[in-house]
Amino acid sequence: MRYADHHKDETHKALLKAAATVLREKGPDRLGVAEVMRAAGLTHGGFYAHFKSKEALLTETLAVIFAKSKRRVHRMVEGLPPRHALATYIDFYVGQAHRDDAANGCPITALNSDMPRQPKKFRAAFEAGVRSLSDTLAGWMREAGIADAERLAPPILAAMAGAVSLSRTISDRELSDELLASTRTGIKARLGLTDLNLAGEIRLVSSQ
Amino acid sequence: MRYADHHKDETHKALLKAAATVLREKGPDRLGVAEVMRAAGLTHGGFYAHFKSKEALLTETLAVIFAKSKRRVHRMVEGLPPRHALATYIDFYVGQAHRDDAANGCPITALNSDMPRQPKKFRAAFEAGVRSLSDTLAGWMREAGIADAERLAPPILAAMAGAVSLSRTISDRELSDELLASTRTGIKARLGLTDLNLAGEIRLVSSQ
DNA sequence: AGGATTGTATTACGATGATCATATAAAGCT
DNA sequence: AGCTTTATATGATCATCGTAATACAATCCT
Repeated sequence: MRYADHHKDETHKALLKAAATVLREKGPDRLGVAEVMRAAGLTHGGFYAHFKSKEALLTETLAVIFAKSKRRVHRMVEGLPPRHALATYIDFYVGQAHRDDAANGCPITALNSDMPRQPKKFRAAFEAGVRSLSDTLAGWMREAGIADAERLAPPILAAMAGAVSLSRTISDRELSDELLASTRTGIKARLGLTDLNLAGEIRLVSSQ
Repeated sequence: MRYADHHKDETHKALLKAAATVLREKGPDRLGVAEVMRAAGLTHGGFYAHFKSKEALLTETLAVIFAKSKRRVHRMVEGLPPRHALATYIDFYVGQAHRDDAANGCPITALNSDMPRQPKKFRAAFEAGVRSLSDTLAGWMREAGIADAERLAPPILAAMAGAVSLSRTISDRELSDELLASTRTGIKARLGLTDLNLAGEIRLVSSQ
């Protein structure tokens, strides 16, 4: 049947939204075209009216995820001085809520070790997201007067993502919590943010 | 046909060895039973005479990899004082050679983000390996007189693994190298190892 | 030497998954 | 009202993969 003019656009967005969750939950290999269609209330056949391939879906999905993440980050630290922005973001990123919600979290933590095995375009989308996030961190660090911000941002991001990834594979809850806490304090110490006490200051921002 | 008595054991080991490479190259989902058999010069049919399932192969393979890694690590730092052992291992782990040889490298860097999606037994084998490596690091740190060694080791390991993983997804070689270098100096600084200059001291140890 | 044993090959089955051709039915236009 | 358009459904194809049953042939043992 024919649908109203805007239906295709809406379906396209719905597919991306469904894929965004599934991609981070199951990874690119275990995400199935049929599953994404089903999640949007459709059957698998029509998929290729929306995306020319599974790879195209994955690539577009990743771009959407990173873009949405970026907006969320900026809302989270809006109006905060750079040092507070840094500390706030670190506490969020290396936090239990993020660990426990991979489906809505940062793709770096959910997909990092998959990337070397993925097709070029998909990897490129990932890399663009990594760079953008790293640049955001570097910007805050520079504004906060931290030396060598550009050089320091990537290892810091890697340390944060590594900790969250590892915390998800550790089944001992207490050990996992401690890994996160210890990573937060370690990184904030390295950035000279130990004087900040953000307890109660962390803003909850809707994941939309 | 019937083979000499020891043939089955040898084949079993050959399968594990083949799987050890493929697992880290392609990940658990893209590793195929037939591919592993082919790598050992056999056809896929006989697989279930050696392993009761693909999962069993993966679990056993991971245990073998971690055990071999452990032996290699101890050979690498044999006889070194703890601070040198730490610095040596950090330089190796967060190094270009390790980044460029995922197939023979640490499974944490190659498989971390796959783990939350894997079956329990496989995950357990991974976790045991992580714990063992973390304990080794903590041991060196304690002997080196570093405070809070047990609490510090997991975040350090996570930071190292995160950096190596991320360095593999960054296509810009220079940026990738810099991420590694910057991670090494950052971690060694945190552990108070900046006075050590190991240039030329790093021992090359065969990957066997 | 000859029969029992056994590691591997052959072959097949069933499931899953990506992709695509065709059908359908309702919306929009004339 | 009827014709055209088009987003989605149906159904099929082809490949891959995990698993398993059966066949075979050479070694080991008696």
